[in-house]
Amino acid sequence: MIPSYLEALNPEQRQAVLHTGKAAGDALMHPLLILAGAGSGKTRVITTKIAWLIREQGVDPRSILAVTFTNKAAREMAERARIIDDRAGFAMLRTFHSFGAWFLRRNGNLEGLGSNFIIYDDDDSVALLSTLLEDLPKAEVKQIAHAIARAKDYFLSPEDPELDLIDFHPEFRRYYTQYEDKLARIGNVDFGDLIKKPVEILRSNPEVARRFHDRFSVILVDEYQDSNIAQFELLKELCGPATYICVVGDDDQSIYRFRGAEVRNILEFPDRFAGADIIRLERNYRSFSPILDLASSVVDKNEGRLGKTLVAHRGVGKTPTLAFLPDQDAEAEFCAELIEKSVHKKAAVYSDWAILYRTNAQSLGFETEFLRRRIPYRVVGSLKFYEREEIKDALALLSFLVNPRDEIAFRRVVNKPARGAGTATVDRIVGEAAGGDPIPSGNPVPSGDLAEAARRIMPALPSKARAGVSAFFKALEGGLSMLTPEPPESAGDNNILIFNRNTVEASDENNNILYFNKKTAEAADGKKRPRKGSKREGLSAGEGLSPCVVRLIDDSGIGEYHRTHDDITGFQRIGNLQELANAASIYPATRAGLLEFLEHIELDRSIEQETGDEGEKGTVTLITVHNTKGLEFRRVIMTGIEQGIFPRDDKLGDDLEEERRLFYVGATRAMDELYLTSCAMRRMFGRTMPMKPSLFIGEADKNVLRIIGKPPFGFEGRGLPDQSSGRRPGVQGSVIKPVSSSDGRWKVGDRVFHDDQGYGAVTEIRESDEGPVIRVKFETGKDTRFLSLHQSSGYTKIGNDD
DNA sequence: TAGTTTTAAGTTTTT
DNA sequence: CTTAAAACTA
Repeated sequence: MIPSYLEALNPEQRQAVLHTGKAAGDALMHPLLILAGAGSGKTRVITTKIAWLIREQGVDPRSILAVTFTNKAAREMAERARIIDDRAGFAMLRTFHSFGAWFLRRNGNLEGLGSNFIIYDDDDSVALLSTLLEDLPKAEVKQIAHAIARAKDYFLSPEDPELDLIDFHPEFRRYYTQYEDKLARIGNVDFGDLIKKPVEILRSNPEVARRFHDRFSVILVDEYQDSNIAQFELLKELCGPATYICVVGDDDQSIYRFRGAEVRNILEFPDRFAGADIIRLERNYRSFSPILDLASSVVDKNEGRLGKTLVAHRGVGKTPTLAFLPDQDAEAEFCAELIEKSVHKKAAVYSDWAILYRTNAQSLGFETEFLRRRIPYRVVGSLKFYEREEIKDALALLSFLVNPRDEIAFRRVVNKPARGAGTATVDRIVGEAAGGDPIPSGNPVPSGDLAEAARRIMPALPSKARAGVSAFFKALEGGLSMLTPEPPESAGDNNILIFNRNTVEASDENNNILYFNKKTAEAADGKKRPRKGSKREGLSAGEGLSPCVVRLIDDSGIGEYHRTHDDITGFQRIGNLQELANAASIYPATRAGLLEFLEHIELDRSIEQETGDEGEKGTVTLITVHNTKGLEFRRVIMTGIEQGIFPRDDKLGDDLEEERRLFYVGATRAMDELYLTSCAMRRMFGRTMPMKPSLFIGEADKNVLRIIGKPPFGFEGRGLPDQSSGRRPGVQGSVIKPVSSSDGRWKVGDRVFHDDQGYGAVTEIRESDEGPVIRVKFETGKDTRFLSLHQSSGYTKIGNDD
């Protein structure tokens, strides 16, 4: 008797769902690796599996732990599993980091960590490190901070012999040690700690490990190819003898190596988890076959892969198109026209289209062109709301309120706006707080409290500095007064799941469920909240935690500082601060609520796109290839498929393989139609540079690629149609030539490119007072002279002789 | 100490 | 070109 929700699955999917890890005549648990190719329905498999385990296997939903990498994925998974069985809502569905934070709030005391820690992001880590390495240039400090983060990803401590593999700099060990010491003194953690510390606690406290083995009988991991070594270690520690572990992933979609992701985790899963079974999901329900064939033909050039063959369930469709274009302006036009035509013919709507690029900087050209043509678009991912200065300032105030030992937050805002408390004053306060004595681990002691320290040395400060410091703490007290006292143990380890944009559900350890409706919460204040750019002075307070945030921003002078500091961006900055305050309104006005708010911000920085002005035809999506993972679009244009851009020039070996996977991820987002564009030249950093077609174009199977346009020199001759007719006359501007043949000197026969005239050849060279003058015959028939302006490595630019 | 000018450099980034 | 950091000046 097969439940109806299983009937929708294909045989492999069903096999993956029905696998329980128990084999006949064998008491051991068999782990499961599901190799799920792009578009093979892996989310459906995971969610169905959760529901099936609860319904048919009698698994207690509370003993299921499902980890993902993004909050979005966690939300989607929870929603979809609950559609099949509502009890799935009791399962713990979290990101790795959110699980780690939850773990540490309850068990961090075993590592000398209080439960009120703040989570530092990468910028905070750099700021902390700069207080230790004051005389080093910022760029170097950043590099070291990055190396420390990678070390933690690889589960390496300062004393690890293998640390040299991350950074062989002789001082690195010392820097890492100092960083760890200071972080521990402050009592906060960074992202890496959220994974690394739980592993350490589980290892050194067997009774804690046993408790967790009892608690979770099933562990599911999504996007396993993006896990790092520390996360692998965490999974191993969480798995007891009776734990069933099932990981889902696709080695071809591992694209976060630069952040410590380790493809070998998935490649070597069967070796690391004994008795593992492997199930392949190779039926692709998303794309037509030529799209898959093209993507596969490129990623197939990788050596380190398990290898699989995707079969297109939808069959044969339109062949992908590669367009060679002269430059990025033509590229933007090409995309715009393609989109306009399809919408005009009613073959597609705007939201069917996505423009993919390798770097965020590439979005600008498309935005300009789309604005001009009134093509509606949205840019995904480039809004770095929480990285904005004003937001970081406000968050520093809030962080300091929660943890008065937070020197980093203190330094950031104590003298902002300028109150006469400069570095000299700050250093005195910090020195007083440090007191020379290391802080006994476990309990937050006043000796590290910066507020206490400031109070102590206040009388000794010069009057100006004293007034400034006093004003700062007065503002903090104002914020603190907006919080209501509460019994200390009421929050902190709640299991919070957000199921959709409007409903927030929180359940505590006893499964008492609390619902917050964001919309009602927002409406309850009865006031119209000012939107971005409001002319209103000051910020409006909503309910919940929001009045505290508003009070802090106002009293500290941070709001005034940003409003007056820059007329143009002032409005926007105030608007951003208002948005932050609004976001706080769904949290209770208590210390615990504040802590929850800050944790939420640190761990979920995805911002729901404002889609208010979206018409019925939707909007075109502009997005980096990285950001497309997990998404799909009917029509995709992958732009800038040029050497140096995609792949980047400096990519070799494993890094190059990752770029190939990135190409694979991008291409397999397309359901119906896929286009690639490659430019012969591109303006970069204000200069025009000649570009070569991407290595991947050479590697792609030309049987599934229709080529239009004219490739740059050296890449012609594949029987490609000519596109050079119809250029307008008149030779203004300049020509450039790639320096490939000679040392930069001109020779008769050299080939050049002109923005308007296209390609041409040098027919004559003579010397003038101002340098060499060349005569060029263009393919358009034009014959013109140019004066050489300047030369530099890689290209030569020639100005018009007029 | 605070603000201004000069110079240098320029991925991707779920948490 | 556009941004951030170092160097410089009031």
